[in-house]
Amino acid sequence: MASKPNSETTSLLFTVSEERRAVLTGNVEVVTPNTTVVKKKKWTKEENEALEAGVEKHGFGKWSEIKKDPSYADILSERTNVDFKDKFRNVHDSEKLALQRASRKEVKKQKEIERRLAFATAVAEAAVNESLMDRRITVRGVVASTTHVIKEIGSVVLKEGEFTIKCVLNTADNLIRPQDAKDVTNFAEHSYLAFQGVVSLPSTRIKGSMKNISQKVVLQVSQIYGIGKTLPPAPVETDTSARSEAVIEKDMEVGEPSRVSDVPAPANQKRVQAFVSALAEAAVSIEDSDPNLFPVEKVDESMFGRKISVRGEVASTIHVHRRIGSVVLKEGEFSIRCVLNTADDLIGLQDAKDVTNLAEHSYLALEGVVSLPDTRVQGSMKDLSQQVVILVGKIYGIGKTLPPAPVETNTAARSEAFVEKPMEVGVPSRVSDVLELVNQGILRIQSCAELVLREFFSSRKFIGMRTQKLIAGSSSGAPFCKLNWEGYPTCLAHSPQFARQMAIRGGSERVFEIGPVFKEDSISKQLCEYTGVDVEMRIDRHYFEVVEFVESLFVDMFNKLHEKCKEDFQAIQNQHPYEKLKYFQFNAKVPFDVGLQLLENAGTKVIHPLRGLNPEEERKLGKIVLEEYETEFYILYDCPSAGSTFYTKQSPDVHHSSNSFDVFLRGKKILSGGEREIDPDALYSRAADLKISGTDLGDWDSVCTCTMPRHGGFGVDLNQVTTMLFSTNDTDKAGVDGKEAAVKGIEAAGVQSKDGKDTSRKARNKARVKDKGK
DNA sequence: ACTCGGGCTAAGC
DNA sequence: GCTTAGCCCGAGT
Repeated sequence: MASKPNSETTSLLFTVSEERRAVLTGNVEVVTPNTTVVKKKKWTKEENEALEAGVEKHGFGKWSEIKKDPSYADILSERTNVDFKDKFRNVHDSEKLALQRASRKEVKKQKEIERRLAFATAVAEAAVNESLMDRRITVRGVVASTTHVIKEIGSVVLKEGEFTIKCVLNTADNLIRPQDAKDVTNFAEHSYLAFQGVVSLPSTRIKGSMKNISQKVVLQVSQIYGIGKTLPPAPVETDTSARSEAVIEKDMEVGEPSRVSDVPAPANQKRVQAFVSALAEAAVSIEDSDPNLFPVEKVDESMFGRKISVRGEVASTIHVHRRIGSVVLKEGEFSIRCVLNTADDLIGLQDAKDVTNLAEHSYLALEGVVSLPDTRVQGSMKDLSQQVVILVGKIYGIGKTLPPAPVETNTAARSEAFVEKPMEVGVPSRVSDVLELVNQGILRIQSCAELVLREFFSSRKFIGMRTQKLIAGSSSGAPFCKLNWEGYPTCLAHSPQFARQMAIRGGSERVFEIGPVFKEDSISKQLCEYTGVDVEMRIDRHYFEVVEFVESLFVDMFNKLHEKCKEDFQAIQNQHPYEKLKYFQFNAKVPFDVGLQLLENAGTKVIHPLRGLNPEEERKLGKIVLEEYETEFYILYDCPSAGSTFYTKQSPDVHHSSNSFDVFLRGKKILSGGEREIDPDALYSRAADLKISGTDLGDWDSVCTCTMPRHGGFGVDLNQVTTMLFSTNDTDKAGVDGKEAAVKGIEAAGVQSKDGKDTSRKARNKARVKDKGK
């Protein structure tokens, strides 16, 4: 176990108390008190009356006299005089006690807020608390609200993440010019600004809500900076492509919008949306002819006494013993216990015995009466549906019962410790695989992840879209590789960022895609396919918007997955023990140079600090952060220029830095993203610096010839992320089957370019190795 | 011996 | 899940 840091550890990164950390990481240690359990006895009416009479007779506070008084001694013998006093207090001072409780609660809440504040404020530029009193600092954030300049004073509340600070525009004391102050308070909400000023105490002169949690201090503003610029006017009239078919007398082309002028048309956006909602509504409800057939999931107490049928596979049986036995039927993740009661002649003895002798995984339908569980039925009552059981009357087999399994399913269920073989994470294909709870769990978690992401995107006004990956023709903007399909030249595209960028250009503020992505496997150097989540989004003021979005996206996904797929995680845990992911709910963002500092403090000299961290250093940093802060999820931002792609916008604020970020999970980089360069001059000059030319520029030529709004994005391998939630080491196993299939498919198609040269990555790598040899 | 103020938690809602 | 009330504790009167 990692050594616990001292409470109230102060560092570059966070200030967080032991208690708070425990809450954040869900790592609360349960201390079992070494005392016997005290049973509480309610005061009876007699006892109460005796106490009241005693107080009447002997006076308030004379508890021991009351205790001794023979007229009450019998009734009150179970209670001590301290009990008398407590009871009396409870009866007569209940209002006062309630008030006390309320105020204590308030204090607790306040303390919690203070802890949160302390925790958050130490992070980079968000650090604004009393310890900074009278210091000149700069903060930045989104304008949450403004009070206009009245009587020479006004204010702007800046919001960064969930934290806010009131920034005072004091024109009376000449801290800021009246016109500037007025201009600022006229800024639209959501503008991104930076203020420089002196931290001070709030003054009563500032009206408005003081409820913000950072209101213990305000910033007396003396400098104002705007961040980011607004979108230039569109180069193409968008009305033309928005015209209806009737007007243009031409069939509407249904395909991916690719021309800039295509994209803004509402028709295109509608189509994309329709596609996504069709995907979401693809769940089909299955009707069955038997009106009494119910999904196991739906059987509950409300159906008590009703005769119904359920069906499912046999999960476990209890043999008929003392004329009673049971079968647990499992349908999906739900199960119900079906009681075989031969004692009361509900079912024949022989039938009951036969059923309990069926192989597990046999598929059955059972008809019976919904009833409450009886203590006569032994065995675990922990199954989900154990509020009710079914008293079986009739038994139907469905299909053939399963022949004896060719592989013991228990083998597949065994943990690594037993089978001495690493867990394979992929699509279960053998029967024994799919029957396995762990594999079903993985499927469900991955499916749930996709759903949760779609919901999250949707709630943040993202448009889901699909881009083409397999494209006819000899060239696409950024081909991953070229292949030959039945003699026709074809391209397999990388994750086509271009299409998403064009959607952005068209006015979709934010787009995402969840779908197959092709890339070169870093280890085998072969083509692999994975489930990618790709995002491009408008940046209004600062690329930090993307960083914050990524953070909230992941935290939301982690939370929801752990909540919705509890059973699946447990099933995996049971067989492949892993440590639950530790992650913060917010503020897991670390500037790159702070990361360097942490490494250096721990005695690791980063080899090429200007090129970023190598995998070894990344792992070390992950370890440090985990040990010191107990989070395995964090984001490094303001990453070095040299490590970023040529199309990443370079940081205007930080020397040698780019507006990019890396997301780490369990010490491994799982995602890179950043703001895209939209200034053609900057792009070409940087490409030239990096010796990137011609086709390697891909679609960036096109991106740069139309005026793009500021935007940024990222892409991530979803399988990898979900897999890492329940694995601790190698995650490259995720999607193994997909990779194999893709590689085989490409080989079958014959990887050839127009001039007959093998242009596959594999071949190019071979060539590269050869060149090196020379 | 008792009060005051408050913490902990079983029990009840 | 949240509140109440029974039980307990330490410091002070």
